[in-house]
Amino acid sequence: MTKKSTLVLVAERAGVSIASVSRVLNGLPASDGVTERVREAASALGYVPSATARSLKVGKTMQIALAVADVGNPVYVAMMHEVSRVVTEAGYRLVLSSTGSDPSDQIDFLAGLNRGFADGLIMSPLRVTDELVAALQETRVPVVIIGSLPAGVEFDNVRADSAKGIGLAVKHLVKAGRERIAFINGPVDTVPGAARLAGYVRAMTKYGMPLVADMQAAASDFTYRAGLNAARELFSQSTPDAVVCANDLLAVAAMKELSTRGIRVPEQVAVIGMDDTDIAELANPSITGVDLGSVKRARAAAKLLIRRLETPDAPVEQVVIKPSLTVRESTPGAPNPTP
Amino acid sequence: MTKKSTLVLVAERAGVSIASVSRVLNGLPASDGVTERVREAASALGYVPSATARSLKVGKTMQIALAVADVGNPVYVAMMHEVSRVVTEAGYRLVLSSTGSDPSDQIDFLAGLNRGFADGLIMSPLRVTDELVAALQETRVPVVIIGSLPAGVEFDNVRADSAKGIGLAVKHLVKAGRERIAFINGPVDTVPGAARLAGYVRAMTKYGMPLVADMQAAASDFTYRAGLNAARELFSQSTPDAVVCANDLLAVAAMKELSTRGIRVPEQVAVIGMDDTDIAELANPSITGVDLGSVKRARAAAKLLIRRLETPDAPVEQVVIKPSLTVRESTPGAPNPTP
DNA sequence: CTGTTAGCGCATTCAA
DNA sequence: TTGAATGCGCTAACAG
Repeated sequence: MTKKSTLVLVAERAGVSIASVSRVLNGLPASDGVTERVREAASALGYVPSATARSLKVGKTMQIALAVADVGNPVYVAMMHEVSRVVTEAGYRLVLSSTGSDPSDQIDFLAGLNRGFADGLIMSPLRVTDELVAALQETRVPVVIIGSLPAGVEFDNVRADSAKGIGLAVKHLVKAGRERIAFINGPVDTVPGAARLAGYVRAMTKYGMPLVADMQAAASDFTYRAGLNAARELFSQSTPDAVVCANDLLAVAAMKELSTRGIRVPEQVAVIGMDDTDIAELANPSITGVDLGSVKRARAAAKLLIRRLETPDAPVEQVVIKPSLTVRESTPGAPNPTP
Repeated sequence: MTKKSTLVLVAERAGVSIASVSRVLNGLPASDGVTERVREAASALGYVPSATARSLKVGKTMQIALAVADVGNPVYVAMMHEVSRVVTEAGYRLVLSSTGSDPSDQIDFLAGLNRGFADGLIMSPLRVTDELVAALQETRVPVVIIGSLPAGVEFDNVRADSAKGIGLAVKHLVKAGRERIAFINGPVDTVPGAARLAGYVRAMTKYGMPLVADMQAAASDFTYRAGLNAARELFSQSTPDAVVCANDLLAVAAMKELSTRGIRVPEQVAVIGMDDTDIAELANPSITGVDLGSVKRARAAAKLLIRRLETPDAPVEQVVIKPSLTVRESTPGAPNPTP
């Protein structure tokens, strides 16, 4: 019900200057008497300081922007959640931009950012175009990038080690005696798509596995629907005994297609997903997955940004998060030993 | 690269007053000459207006806050996404608060809101306590609530018709000849939990189905894990031939438990979920679900808020979104007729 | 059509 | 310790 109320009003009621009110409310030294009366006046008037006025004066909005490529992918939701947590704890608000993967939207957003509605930005771009890099460099506030960047582009940055992650997956499969390990990727022209393909190639080579085209498919998107098509293509052209998927959504799609074809998981084909989001556990059978450290990445990114806001000219930092494998039902050799 | 730049700088370079600069940049009438030179100066200086300064002056932040109860539940993600879309399109930014279901967090958030960092709020509370209602009423900005409210509390409000939704589910099951229709609910002390229980009771009564305690279970949370426990409890105490779940997550859990027990879906037990999120389609078998119109609700809420921001004293509006049923594999009588 | 001026609400310097 | 005064960057009267 209390309408609005300003410093002046409070000052009048307390019979002091607005400066004193400001001091008391910000915990700066003031005599007990003044403190007392200001407090009284403030609460009597239901005074609440104006965030905008303070921002204008102090030059900080206490807001952090987060731009994610693809809401709809649980991994981004998880990251968003973690960023939200860290940022809130540090006293910042989270401004969310779900610009799709459309680069022009992202660039619009960056332009808006320059109006200074946020003190910093965390971004996880799916595709990194030259325009995006340029816009990023024009940005007036600190930026932390989640994901790999083209060589030479320097930002605070945190990324996953996809190569090692896929290595974990392939190793697990090889140990289980699988010999025809296929790969369902997302679009290769995306940052994660490229990284995961490279990782697959490296891992297969490392473990002496044949690298054949028939055993690879790339979905047009990191989505379930696209995954279904890719899986259909893959399984109609080859007969793997294991398939590594670049994504949990793709893994679920692969399992669906296998089920449609009456192929049993993991007996006939083992399935491994990546990101290890909630749905890996929800799936039936639950999916063995490589955790690329999405939550840790999000946390690290948020911390990095906050640190930079506090220490603007600290050296640029690059963090790499280590992957780990969680074995579940979609793969043989589950925790509970099989006879 | 371009540092910062203010109206004054632009005015100086263009040789005009700051007022003229402001006019030109806001599209107000100005002579061609002035317009020209201001434009030139502005772009030469890389001028970008300050969002905060503008906010302070105009009294609008162009930000809308969204407070959701439970990120982690895909239905809220979907709603968030839609709100984001509508709000962005209208020129607003989205400030996200993932205050858990903890009411005190929500109240803190509301207190912060009063500092005026956003022009309005959309909130979908899981539990509505008296304190929350009180805080909501103290709020200085327009609020739109998604979900039911206690009688007498008046806000712009959009909600689902859960009762009718569950009616759809039960009807579908009855038509398919199922006779022992169980119900797995979430916590009854939540807004949706209460509504859905009431809906189940009403629907069962309406279709002349017996209403027995053995056939009902309430998960301690609207999550997969809690759902597993509830399902375990339910299936160990009774043998339904169909189960309606208050949530897609609970439905997935139910299917998992059924699968563990070697019970086939939908032949032996049919499963219906609610919310009809992505995972209903991802599940295997895919889940027949009642779409409670989450996306429509989100859209309506966003539109409602924006309308109120434009027309502060329009009458309070209450929108009810109609549910619909999508038949999938977890239920007999799928689109492709079975012999 | 254009310039001058006055705040928006607050934090902060500078005197007292 | 406290008060008066200044200005953050911008828009909107109000004059001219």
